[in-house]
Amino acid sequence: MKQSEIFLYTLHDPPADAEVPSHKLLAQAGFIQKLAAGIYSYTPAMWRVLSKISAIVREEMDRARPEHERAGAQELMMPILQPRGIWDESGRWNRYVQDGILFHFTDRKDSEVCLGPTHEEVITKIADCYISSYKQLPVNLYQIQTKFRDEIRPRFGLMRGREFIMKDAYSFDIDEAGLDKSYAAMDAAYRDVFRRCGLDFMSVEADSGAIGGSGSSEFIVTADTGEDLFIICDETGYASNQESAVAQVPPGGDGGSPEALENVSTPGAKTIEDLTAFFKLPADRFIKTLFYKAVYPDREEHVCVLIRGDLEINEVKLVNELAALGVELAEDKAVQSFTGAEVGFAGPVGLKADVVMLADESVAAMKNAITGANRTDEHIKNVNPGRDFDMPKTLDLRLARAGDLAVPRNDAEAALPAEKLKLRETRGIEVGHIFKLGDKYSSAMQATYTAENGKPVAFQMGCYGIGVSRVAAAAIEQNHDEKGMIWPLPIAPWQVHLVCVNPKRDDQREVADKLYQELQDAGVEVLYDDRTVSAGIKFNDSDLIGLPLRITVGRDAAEGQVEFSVRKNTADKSKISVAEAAAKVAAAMA
RNA sequence: CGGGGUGUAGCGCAGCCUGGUAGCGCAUCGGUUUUGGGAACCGAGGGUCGGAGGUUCGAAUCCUCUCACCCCGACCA
Repeated sequence: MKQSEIFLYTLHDPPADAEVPSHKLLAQAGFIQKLAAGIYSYTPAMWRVLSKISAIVREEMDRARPEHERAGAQELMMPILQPRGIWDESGRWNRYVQDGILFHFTDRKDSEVCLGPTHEEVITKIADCYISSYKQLPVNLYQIQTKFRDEIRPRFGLMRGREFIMKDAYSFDIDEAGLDKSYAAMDAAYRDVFRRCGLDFMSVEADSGAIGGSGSSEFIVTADTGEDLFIICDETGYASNQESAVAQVPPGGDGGSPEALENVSTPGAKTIEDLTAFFKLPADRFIKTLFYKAVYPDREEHVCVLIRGDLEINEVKLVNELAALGVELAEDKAVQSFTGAEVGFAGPVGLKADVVMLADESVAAMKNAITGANRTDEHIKNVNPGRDFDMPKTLDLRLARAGDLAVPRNDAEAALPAEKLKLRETRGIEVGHIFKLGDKYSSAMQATYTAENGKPVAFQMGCYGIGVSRVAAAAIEQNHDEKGMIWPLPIAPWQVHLVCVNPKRDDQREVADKLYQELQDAGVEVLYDDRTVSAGIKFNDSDLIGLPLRITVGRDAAEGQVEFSVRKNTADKSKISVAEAAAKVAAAMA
């Protein structure tokens, strides 16, 4: 492709509204253009990237995986525009509307429709229609399509759009054992996809969130600008989204052999920070008593949650435990009515409030703890769980943090010294997510097949997503420098940037033209900068666009010499003959 | 939705406080000279100053409302 002819226009400066590198560079290089918040056009160069990613995804989806006893998935295409009815069947319409995530409106007949944010409902209908016998299973179907989500806060360019390209696959199996195989096959496929895209990624345990289901893992591209925090253990390989991460209870909370309760006047000391200063004791000696409002489809309920003072509640774990749509801290007024005191003085001892109480595991072992007295400006010392209040249901409700110790998953891990189990935090971008849905949707929508015994059975489903446009952004987040993008070879819009410094000179132009033809004949994708602009512009554009390989035809063209360089290491330039150039490219691409 | 910020030419910005001819750099168009890291000179085009209302002889500037966009928190590929 000749640069003088292609629709690709770089900007001198990145747009002011771009924040993260991928957004800045993609916009500056003229790869994407914003139409509105979270809505972008992809110019031809960007479309080449997206097409390459899609091609890799298709190959890996279609590939049979006999090691997991699974044939390849099959591509189909489902409607973007979806009627409300199927969303009522699955029970998701109200929730998605309430969350505001759904783009929905009414048609001319006043029927409600939405733009598909995901396709569990549609695919379940398809399966229900065509699959009637266990003999037809397993099945795996996928599509690559634009998805629509009215994100609460679209941001970071392609990283979180309101409209984005996604590959979504759905598997149907006879039973859980079958689902496990389909899931394992997709897990393998995902690893192959991201590896082939040239990304540095990892797989982590994840919360299954709004999609629901029993198990899920996320595929994460590590990058400092990632929106999510992950907890990992280098020694054991444990890795999880912080939302679902588990860790051992950190040591602490032991105040010695139990002593008698004692009321203490603590005027104005409302926070753990205030209290540690007042009592001159570390935060782990206090019990935090929190009131949450849990939101359900049909009601709201309050719960009281206890946790050691130095730890924090993981609200995702709380939501999952309560099977609620969401939780938020209760309003001050509610807390006052439960405790009879100002906010900041709640405690489990003598709490009269008629609410469900839960406790994090960290509370159980505490001795001589300090809690609120349920009277304003007063706390109680020497509180011992079990003695001074009934221990409620005890769960893991903690937010796992860097420095905590991983929970051993087997004897070998249990035998490791504590130091080896230490967890650390890292940031990353979620580019893929796979879920075991089980019969969540098939049961709700009464989608069944006839089993060997003649009885109808709900499908065991899995669903599997890859953010195709996000993969492109993540590749740039992970691969760029101060001059521009650095595309991994497999997803680069072109493999070689052939830069003719001064095409007005016959010697240069002739050498470049010839190389352009030869490389193309050899099957190499070449962007040929044949423009008559200054060398500086060409080099800066070339660095910005970031094709993996570059051949510069310049002042030594008359002697048959050109320059070869790799974008990843621009400083390393070698002067070689025209004949060698093609061989260099072939070698770099191998 | 809560908090903070920004809207002036395709992109980046100044002008606003203290009202009085709408500007600068880059980009674009024509011309001459240039050509290995964003060239020089000459000339030209391009604007409902986000929108509406108000104050005023006069509003980019002051006031009110509104829309859009960005950043920080709750959602997700």
